[in-house]
Amino acid sequence: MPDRGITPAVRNRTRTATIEVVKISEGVEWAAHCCLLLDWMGEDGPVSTARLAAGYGLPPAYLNKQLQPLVKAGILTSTAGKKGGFRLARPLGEITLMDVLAAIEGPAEAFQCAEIRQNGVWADLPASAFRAPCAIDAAMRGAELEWRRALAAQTLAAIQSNAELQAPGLRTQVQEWYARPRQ
Amino acid sequence: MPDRGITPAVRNRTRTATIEVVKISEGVEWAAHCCLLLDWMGEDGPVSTARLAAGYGLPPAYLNKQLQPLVKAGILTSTAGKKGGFRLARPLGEITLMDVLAAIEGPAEAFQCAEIRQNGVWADLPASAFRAPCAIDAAMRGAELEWRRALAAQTLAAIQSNAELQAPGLRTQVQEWYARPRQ
DNA sequence: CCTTATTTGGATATGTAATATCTAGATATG
DNA sequence: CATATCTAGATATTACATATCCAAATAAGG
Ligand code: SF4
Ligand code: SF4
Repeated sequence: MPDRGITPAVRNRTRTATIEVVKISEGVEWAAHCCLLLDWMGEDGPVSTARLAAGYGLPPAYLNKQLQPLVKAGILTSTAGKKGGFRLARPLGEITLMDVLAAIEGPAEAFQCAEIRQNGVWADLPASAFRAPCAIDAAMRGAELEWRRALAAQTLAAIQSNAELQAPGLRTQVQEWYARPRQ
Repeated sequence: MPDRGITPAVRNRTRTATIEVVKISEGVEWAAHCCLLLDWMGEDGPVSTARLAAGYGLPPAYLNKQLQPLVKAGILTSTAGKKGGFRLARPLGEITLMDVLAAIEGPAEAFQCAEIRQNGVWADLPASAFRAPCAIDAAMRGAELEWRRALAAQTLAAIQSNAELQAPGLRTQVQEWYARPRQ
């Protein structure tokens, strides 16, 4: 490409930044639901992965993998051994959606600046030019902050009461389903 | 797993929902930067993919792929043929970060409810129970709305003026870099 | 003490989407 | 006509979410 002055430097660009993205995985949804179930079922002892998975038709092995970060984050407690399982570490009113999301997705932000401004044109600029965070990055972070604030304002208790409002008798229905043996 | 009453139904769960996630890809960052460049360089005709890519050390072929949705979204205009390239379709003040993100990522939301509540325990519930949107879904959507609102409030013009504040003389520096021929 | 049911951690497999390149066709310049 | 560009599609590559499996530790019950 011998345009007037375009170096095909392109290929040796340094991948300055880390992984670019954060997605909201199914795990977040599973985790939130499991917390609600645990609140309903947790009164008589811990609930095993198998029971939780059956309640939503989820793959047990993978669900177990998703629950473990919740334990690490202090949202659940686990007990090993026969009759073991998971419990809520604190009441639903003290668990926010942000807690769940942060536990599973990690603290990374959705927008990760790759600092592409340090390549090409800007490569010649002195390092001082990059002390200040990029304007795009700042705007993205600001927006994401709003999102996190909103998630942090939502406790699972509020969500549960919403759900029970919409479908009265849900709680007993769930408890009966679990009590009823199935082959 | 013959627990007291756990069917390993698990495997035939219906993958009710679509793809789960939306990530913020590099394309968004590239696109935003390119719009800024186009504003600085676009006065004397359209700018080709090659020039834009060189400016940030990006892979030209892929950058071109990313620019095309911007054209479709009406953020850029393109002209084919020799001396062709891309232009801003409207001033930076009328392009928000949300516009760019929506053009590249599509309109999908980051959190997509997989309706796992319709499996397992809930499978027996009447369809009427699912008319109302799930409480978790609603909370997630609300938070995401905040995020979109914040992004929609940020025009590229504001970002550009921020950048110029932080690094005065950026504009002329860029224009000189592009004027200077490189082998 | 032995068996069973569980969590934990690691290894590994699978599938899908982002990233990247390539080619052929259309369009414009001169 | 030769060149430079955009467009569209096919394809390759890579990263990551999803999913399964296994070995080890832990506890309960006979
Ligand atoms: S725009 Fe901001 S985020 Fe994107 S590369 Fe430049 S500095 Fe990083
Ligand atoms: S919690 Fe809400 S979002 Fe998640 S599956 Fe149930 S309904 Fe869908």
